[in-house]
Amino acid sequence: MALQLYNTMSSRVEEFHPLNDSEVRMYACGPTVYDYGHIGNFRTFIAVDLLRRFLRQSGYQVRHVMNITDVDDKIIRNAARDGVSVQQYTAKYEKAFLEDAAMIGIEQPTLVRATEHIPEMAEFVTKLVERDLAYRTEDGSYYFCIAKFPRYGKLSKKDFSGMVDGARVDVDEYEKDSARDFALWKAPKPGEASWDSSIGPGRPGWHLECSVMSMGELGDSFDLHAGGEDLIFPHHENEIAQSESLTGKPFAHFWFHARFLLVEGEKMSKSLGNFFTLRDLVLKGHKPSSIRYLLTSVPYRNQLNFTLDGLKQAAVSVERLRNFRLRLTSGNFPAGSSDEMQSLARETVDRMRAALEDDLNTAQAQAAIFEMVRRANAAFDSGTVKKDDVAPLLAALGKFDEIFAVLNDDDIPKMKQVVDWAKTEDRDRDITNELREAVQSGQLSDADIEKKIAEMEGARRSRNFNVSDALRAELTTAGIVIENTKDGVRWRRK
RNA sequence: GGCGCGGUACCCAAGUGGUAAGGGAGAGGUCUGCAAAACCUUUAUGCGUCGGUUCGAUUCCGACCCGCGCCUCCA
Repeated sequence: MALQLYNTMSSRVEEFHPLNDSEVRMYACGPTVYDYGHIGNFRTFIAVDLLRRFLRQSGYQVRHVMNITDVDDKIIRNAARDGVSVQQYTAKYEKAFLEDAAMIGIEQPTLVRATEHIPEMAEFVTKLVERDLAYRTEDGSYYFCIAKFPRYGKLSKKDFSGMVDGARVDVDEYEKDSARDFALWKAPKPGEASWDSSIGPGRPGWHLECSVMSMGELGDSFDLHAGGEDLIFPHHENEIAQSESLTGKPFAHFWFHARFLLVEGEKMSKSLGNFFTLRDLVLKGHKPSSIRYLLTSVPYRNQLNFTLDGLKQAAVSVERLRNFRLRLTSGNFPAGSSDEMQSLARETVDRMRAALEDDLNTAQAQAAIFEMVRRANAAFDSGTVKKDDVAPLLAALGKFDEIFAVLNDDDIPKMKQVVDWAKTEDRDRDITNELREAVQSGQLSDADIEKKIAEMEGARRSRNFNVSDALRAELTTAGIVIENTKDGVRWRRK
């Protein structure tokens, strides 16, 4: 069975096969770096990350390219407002974006920046003009002529056949031939930042960069192009128009779009007070792993209702998985193996694969792993897990985490970074007690903790429970959970 | 108005023409010096409403109600 994936172009689920046997070439529309990334941005990027990880787990080499839009109207305006150069302005937010992406477990794609590909873009425009697919207006801007691409609208299923051509719209401002024609290159207005190029000074239109850079990195035709659902029109439609009309070849074969999320049941917006950047959530004390888990728990094509309560629930779910792994790695088991556990591990791996092959049904994959956890825990309790069962169970958990990436317990150092950042940005006030407490368990070293535990165990052995309880309370306050099991003491950071 | 998606238990949420995954939360229990973890039992005769097709529908069709998205640069 191969991956069944929804293709926006055909509006149906199709079997995914790359154009080259073993290599998948995919391009994802990345962020415009004018501000900190919000939770909606990251839903899309995590969906793409999940796809990338699953393709790799399925045996493909993956070439994953993502653009950084480091020039657009908003950037130019904000940079001017702050009195800094465009480069200075975007560098800060690009860095923040990459830190955030790493924080929630997104593997870094090959990055391409718009401002580093100006010459290729100018060349692209020149070719379009030579073939009479684009035109220059009096102010020095360039537009793509939609009338020259009959299949315009094929991705978004829009019908433009009724459009009146040649009727000039917005004459004063744009001088476009048709209202739907889109800007390839924008001439600078007085005082605006601009780039010199073979087609004159200005800045690239948004759509142009993605066509030029994706084809530059991956070839005229490649496997998959991804982005948020809002990009279907006009962004991706325009990319298709300019790319395919120039090369005469199909552009991307699969179009992958992640659905927008809701926050607390409503569209995320600043005015509703439900607009969260990733950093806002960490400042509230939420772990990066909780955020990633919640964002992956609903399949990418379904609307996900992101709530703060859901984040708490996600934290407990992740903890359950981590506890299970700890139980596997720290327990003592009798020699041998049990058929039940061996087949449980096998079935779980199969179920997860089948779920993900079904258009990345992450909810089903999670159900499979939890089913395994429950049944294996029950077997632990009844003593039927054997030494040779540990490896396959751990391997199944490992397969899960190759995709979901929530088990690695590095939340605390990541949260510490956000604390440090908040201080440098004068946002000390926004550091909640929840975050302070969460970071606290990072203060004690492993050796310190083990020393305390040894003391505690000594007290317990001599049945000096007042002393042991005091030590336990002290460690609990410091964010350390101690568990006394029949196989000995086990501890973890909360 | 055009095109599209969804409404499933207290919350999040998957799914199927044949009788409702999973997680969280609550309740009861087992284990435990305490705690933690874990396990067991329990919580939708019900899947927006009303009709229709069918031996049988939450699943297909229709209407309606509600929510959401795109329709020129918001992931």
